[in-house]
Amino acid sequence: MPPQTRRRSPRRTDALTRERIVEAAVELLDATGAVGLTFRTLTDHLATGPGAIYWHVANKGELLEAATDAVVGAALGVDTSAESPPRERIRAVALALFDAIDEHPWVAAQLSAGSWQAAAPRIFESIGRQVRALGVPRGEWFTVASVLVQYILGAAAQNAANAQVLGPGVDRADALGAMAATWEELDPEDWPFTRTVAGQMAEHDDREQFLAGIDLALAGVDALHPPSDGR
Amino acid sequence: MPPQTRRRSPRRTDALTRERIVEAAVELLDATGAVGLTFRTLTDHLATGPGAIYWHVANKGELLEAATDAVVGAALGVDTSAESPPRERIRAVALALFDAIDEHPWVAAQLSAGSWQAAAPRIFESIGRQVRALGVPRGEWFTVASVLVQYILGAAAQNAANAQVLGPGVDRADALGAMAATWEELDPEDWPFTRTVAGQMAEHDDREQFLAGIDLALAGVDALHPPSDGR
DNA sequence: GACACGACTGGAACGTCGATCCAAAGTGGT
DNA sequence: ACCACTTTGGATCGACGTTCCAGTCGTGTC
Repeated sequence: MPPQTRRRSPRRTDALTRERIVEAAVELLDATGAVGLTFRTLTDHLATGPGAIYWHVANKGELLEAATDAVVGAALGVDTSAESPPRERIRAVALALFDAIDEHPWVAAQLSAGSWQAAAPRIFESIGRQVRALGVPRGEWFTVASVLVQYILGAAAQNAANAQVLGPGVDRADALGAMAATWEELDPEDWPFTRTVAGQMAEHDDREQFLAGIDLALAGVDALHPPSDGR
Repeated sequence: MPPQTRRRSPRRTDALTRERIVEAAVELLDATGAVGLTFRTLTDHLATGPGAIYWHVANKGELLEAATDAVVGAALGVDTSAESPPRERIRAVALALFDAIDEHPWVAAQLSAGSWQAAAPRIFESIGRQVRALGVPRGEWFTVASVLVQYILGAAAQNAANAQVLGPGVDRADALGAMAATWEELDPEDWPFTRTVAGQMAEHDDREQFLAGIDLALAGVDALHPPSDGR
């Protein structure tokens, strides 16, 4: 058999870069969710082969990390309202992260897994500065900032998970109503609390409740560390 | 070619049940992490084939859901200290969940993903009863309970993620010290806060900090909803 | 202007995964 | 002794992440 030179499609003229790959990955993740990003769909989308992608990116984990970092960076970047009181800036940063994760639900699972390492310091710094400005005593800076970041990421992750199990086609109010109806039919003996708050769950607004949690935490900070004692 | 009857290993005498499968799945998940549970390792562990497992379980997602439910149920089941003040019982439930997720880190990723649906009502009910006992006004029951559950699961998930990226062989104090050293060398211009609290991070205790977060949230509840106004 | 060399590309192939299929083996009723 | 139903596990499938490598382009050198 002759050495059979392989037929090849013409080489691309526009260079493939790491940024373009990450950008395409974010697009695919947004469009089809975490399971929608495969090297097959990615090579189709970029009209290339796996080898080209592996030249710029070590593996899929690194690609997901870079995609997560891009989204988190963009969300934290809009925080340019330099002259607001620290409470307002904490709320603003928290809401920006919440909205970013709501818009890119795959980020939540990623932050819970590995890429925490890359994005966490940026979030931590952003929140921490405001914690310091709140007048929290030095010894509590790390604890208070950690608690806030944990709540923000935890609440955003669960909100994203809730939205994702519903699927994109389902109306949120309908699904909430159906779940509330299920809760109302629980045995009052075993589920006295859940049954009672079914109605409140059906009517709640996710963003409002998230902000209520931030306010609750900030009220706790005020109560445990009054602005006078550490300034 | 003759019809070739297939050689088969003798059929098992002890019946395979859904519980035994879930139990084996939890063992494998604990021993080798989330990536360690495959239908190959599971069939080897149970000395069977995939068909036998699929007879009792619809798919891998359902298996993970059942495993998560088993762990969460066991953690909530020990909450039998009926006669403590509500604050103490909230702390006890929160710590039980924190420890369970610390011991079974794969539960965190699972709760952030889909099985939230199955385990959440149990957690919600357990926390919610104590929220009611705290004297929170009716209209705030759902919000306060949600915030607490979101913080508990979020903090536990991030703690588990941190422990998992380290790997089982690495000493926690060493890894924390190394990360702290990295943080101390950050540019003070860009990372004033993170750099300053590097030392605090190196010395912090995960469980203590988690409880500090619970106390912060409970202080916030007291401040925003004093026990007098809703009792 | 030829030539070589390194950067970059993409098609083919590999091993493993979740899942399905189905012949065989057990079980219980008549 | 027979049959219908339940349960099992080996073979197999398509899709995934990843690796391999023949090939192509751009650029510097003489």
